[in-house]
Amino acid sequence: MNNALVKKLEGYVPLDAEDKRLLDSVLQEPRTVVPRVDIASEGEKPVFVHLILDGFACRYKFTAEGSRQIMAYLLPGDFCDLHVFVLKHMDHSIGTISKCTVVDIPRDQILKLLERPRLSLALWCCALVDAAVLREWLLNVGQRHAAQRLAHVLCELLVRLRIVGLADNSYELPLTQSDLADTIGTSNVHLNRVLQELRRAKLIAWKGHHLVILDIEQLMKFSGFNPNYLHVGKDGADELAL
Amino acid sequence: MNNALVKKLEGYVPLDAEDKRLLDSVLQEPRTVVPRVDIASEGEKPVFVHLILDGFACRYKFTAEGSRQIMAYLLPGDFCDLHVFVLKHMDHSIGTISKCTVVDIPRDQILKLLERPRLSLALWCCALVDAAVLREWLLNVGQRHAAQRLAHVLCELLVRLRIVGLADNSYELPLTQSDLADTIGTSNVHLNRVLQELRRAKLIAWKGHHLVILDIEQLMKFSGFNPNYLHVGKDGADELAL
DNA sequence: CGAGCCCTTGAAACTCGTCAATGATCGTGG
DNA sequence: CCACGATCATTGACGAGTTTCAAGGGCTCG
Repeated sequence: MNNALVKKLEGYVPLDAEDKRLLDSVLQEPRTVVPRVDIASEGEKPVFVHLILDGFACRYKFTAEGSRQIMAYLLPGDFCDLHVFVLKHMDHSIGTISKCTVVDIPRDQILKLLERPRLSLALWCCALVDAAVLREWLLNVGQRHAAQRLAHVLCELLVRLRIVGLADNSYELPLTQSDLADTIGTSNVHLNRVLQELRRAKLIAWKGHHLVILDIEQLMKFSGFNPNYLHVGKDGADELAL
Repeated sequence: MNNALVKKLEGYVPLDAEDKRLLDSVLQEPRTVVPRVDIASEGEKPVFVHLILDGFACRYKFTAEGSRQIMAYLLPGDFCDLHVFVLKHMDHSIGTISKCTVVDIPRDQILKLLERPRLSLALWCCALVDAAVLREWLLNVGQRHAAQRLAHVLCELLVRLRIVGLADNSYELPLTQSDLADTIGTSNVHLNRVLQELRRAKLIAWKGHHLVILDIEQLMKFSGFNPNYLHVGKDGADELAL
């Protein structure tokens, strides 16, 4: 299971045996979390860094008026809140979407990992790639039309799920249309309409929770998707400088 | 000058004399950059991490169709691209808005700073706060109306400029309306209209490049602004766990 | 003084949100 | 196993928010 994380980190920085032993020691007690439940909530004092081993989670936040913005999807191998282990309060929440397997890593364990130079760099990479994804989402929501935004999100999920071996030309997508609407900043009604637009254009098919990408070429072109911002090459490593 | 950076970092983590000496040694050769010029460009191999000592810069990116999204404003004391020192290619550009004083820090100097535990944590804080700001921008652009979005950005700039002593109830804002439009994801025409809305409501006054916040209470309430996400307390320190 | 950029304004078209109602799907308990 | 309720998806009509196009006015700098 933890191979997902080790594989991801080694995609960034080669690790030695002691690095891996240390990582392993941190992933000892995974637990299962039911769907649609918070793993961490806004305002809390962060005690643990959470790592997703299996399942689909998201990072989100509400406005004062009560509308929700999803700010990241968290897939197997992803840290949920590495970015917040130094901060006093969570400025957003983490919630499961499907059933998840999660590890809670105490803050001081993370500090111990950071003492090892290669692990430290690998964790930097995680944080920096997360930020890169966030920037692309801002561009997406700020500058593209709803149909392009939706297509872009679906492209990103395809690429990221492929990296962890959970997609080929299709994948399980446990999201509701309202989730997607809150991701790209539209109403759920409008999301439904642009979704049908993509279906009519024979770019995707989506039924149950199974999404099929019918024409990835066109879908990428239509949405302006360019995977560079994910900083992962074909073999999962060659886009990093280290 | 470099006091701005030291002060900011010490707001996160107390530094010892050797830490400060090391920081100082890194800020030796500032240079001046004229307005409206790129400091770093998308696609480039990043060689330096850039630090703003004085002036106003921004992080931005274009879509394939040619529309621009501004993804961050960079103020004195801010690292422009700390987040990218481990990546092979810039996935966005950094450009000046006003005349800027900048220091170029070689990548291996940054690695040297990271070897010192306290400096390493301080730099983590910088990166993580940047990401927190980015998340708030995504919420802003995704969920709020144009007038609220604009008001929110103006609130954030007020708070951040106050921290570095460049604002009281007003500040110099060298942006054009098109810059602001590309920040909140509207057309410049519409930005102009919502700007006048804020003026009519007596929330702000903006003439030349001088912005006056007439009613900060109302402006914050109107935009849903809550400074928590900046992770800075009244004394600039008490919101961090270290 | 002129050129260029920036700001401002109006009108028309379009994207998208809201409201409301109907239909489909799924999990659960009877 | 079916019925039920709840959640989710879909559709239509209308209105609000926003974009685009186009033109005019103001400011600044050489």
